[in-house]
Amino acid sequence: MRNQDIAKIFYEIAFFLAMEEIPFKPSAYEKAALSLETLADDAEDVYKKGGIKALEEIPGVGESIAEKIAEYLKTGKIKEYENLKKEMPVDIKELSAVEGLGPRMIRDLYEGLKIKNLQDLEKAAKIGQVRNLPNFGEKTEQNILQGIEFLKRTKGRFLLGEIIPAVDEILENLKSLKEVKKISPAGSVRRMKETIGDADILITSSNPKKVIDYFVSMPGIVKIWGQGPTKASIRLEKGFDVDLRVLPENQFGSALQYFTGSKEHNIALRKIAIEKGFKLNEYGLFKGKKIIACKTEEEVYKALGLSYIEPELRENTGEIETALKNKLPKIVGYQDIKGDLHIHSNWNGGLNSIEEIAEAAQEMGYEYIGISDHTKFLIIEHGLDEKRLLQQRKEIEKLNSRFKILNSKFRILQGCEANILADGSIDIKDEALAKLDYVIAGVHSQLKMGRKEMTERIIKAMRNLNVDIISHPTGRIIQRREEYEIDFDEILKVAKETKTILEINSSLSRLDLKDINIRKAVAAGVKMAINADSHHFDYLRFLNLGISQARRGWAEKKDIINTQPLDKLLKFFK
DNA sequence: GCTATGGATAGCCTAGCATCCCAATGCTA
Repeated sequence: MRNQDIAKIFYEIAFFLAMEEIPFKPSAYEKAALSLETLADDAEDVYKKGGIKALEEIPGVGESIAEKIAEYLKTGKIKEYENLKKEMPVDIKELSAVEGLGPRMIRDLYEGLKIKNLQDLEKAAKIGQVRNLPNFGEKTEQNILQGIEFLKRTKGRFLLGEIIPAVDEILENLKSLKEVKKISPAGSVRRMKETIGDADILITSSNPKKVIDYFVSMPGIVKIWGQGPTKASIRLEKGFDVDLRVLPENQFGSALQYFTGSKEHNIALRKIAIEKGFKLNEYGLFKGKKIIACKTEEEVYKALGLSYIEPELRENTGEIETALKNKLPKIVGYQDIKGDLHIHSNWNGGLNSIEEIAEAAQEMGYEYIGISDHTKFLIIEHGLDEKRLLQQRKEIEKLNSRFKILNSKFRILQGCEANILADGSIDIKDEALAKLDYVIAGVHSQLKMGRKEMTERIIKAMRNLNVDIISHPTGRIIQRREEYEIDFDEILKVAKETKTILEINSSLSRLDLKDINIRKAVAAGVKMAINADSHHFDYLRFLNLGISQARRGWAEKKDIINTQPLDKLLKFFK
């Protein structure tokens, strides 16, 4: 599947064209890129079957882009892209990752100071060259330096949501080998940390050599760091490393425990082992030379006097003490979600009709969904006004009555994602909000506010009797933007008081609330909803990332409102 | 450069905000 690679090139072409201020073309390329990213079929298959004409059937792909796809499939390159890169040899991915830097500024930095990458940029900003460029100033220079600092702190790590599909693909590939008996991801991937350094995979096999040889010859590998009789390490085209270990069958449990970590969790466990006169390592739990436990993780934890600890909890943040007392919560499961409440449809720039989304949701086994399109303040997203909300209601009612006729219990709720304006008011009239099944409200503008102001702004929204859920409550973008300045404890207090639900947004770069804040919310008795915030039904499945975040935050089924069937769910809304 | 409409051409691409420079530009949702 090379769709992602082609999409990436189109995104870069769009950026280059935007740098030259060419109108319309950038968005045409972006649209085609998005379309390829979410295309179920392999573009190569499409081309082989039906040629250029078939490629043109892909939404957003016309004659010219179809030819470029074909060119890439034939030659591995797109000439126009190569030329653009030659003309403006800048690292777009790196530079545009700095918050506040867009095409024009990156062009000006290159033309004025020959800045090609982050290193050049930091050097120039530090000696005060950037401020002297036209349209730049001291303030912008400061913002750039802060942006670079922020990037550095998170360097070399990848988003969980970027890694998981690649790891799943490798796991599936390895499973096809008959020499592979047990297989599992380990490390931070298994703990579902929000960012991942590299991926670890454990396998049991009686023929390690065969497994290793197969592993290092998989497609998509750009470098083999090392390859031995029981382990190998590779780098994928996507830029991250994967380590593989092959073990004998009976060591799987202790090895999985050891390699899942975290380091801090394991250190604490080993201390307990020593206190009990044991020794714990990747080969097992030992008393002297006698093996006490090694086959399964459960066995290892039990032998140490602990209840089983789910991988998502293993960060040495109290889980070991709690497990010693057998008091760990039964955290929410990956199959517990009954419906998704934050979904955008083509009514506001999403890609699918409500009907298509409902179909996809039913296939996923959901009992209900909530359509929550943007409202009018977000003009770029074609936000709905009061009148359009009413029209949408009619469409939803029509679909619901069809479900009733078909004797299906599946239902569509109508919500919206309204905007919390700077003064805390909502951009849709209360009468219109009251007609919806529920209301999500979120901050989408004026993100840089003082702590007191921003806290008051969100609190005012929570006190609105029509607002049920606050979307992405802290506004962070992983590796890119810090949370807003807010008094989160105060937010929790008012959420509890007003029975406002806080969202766990599963969008791969948000995961907002994050684990620590979820744990605080659980402790404060504030209810949460895990939502995908998807603009295309393919992304509904990313809800798993939100569930993992909830699990890392020790949330139980009862803390999450959309684990409940429809009749009980409705009771949570004001 | 794509799509829709009508067969070659129009339309797409907004609003608020910060910053820079004092009216305009670029970024972000």
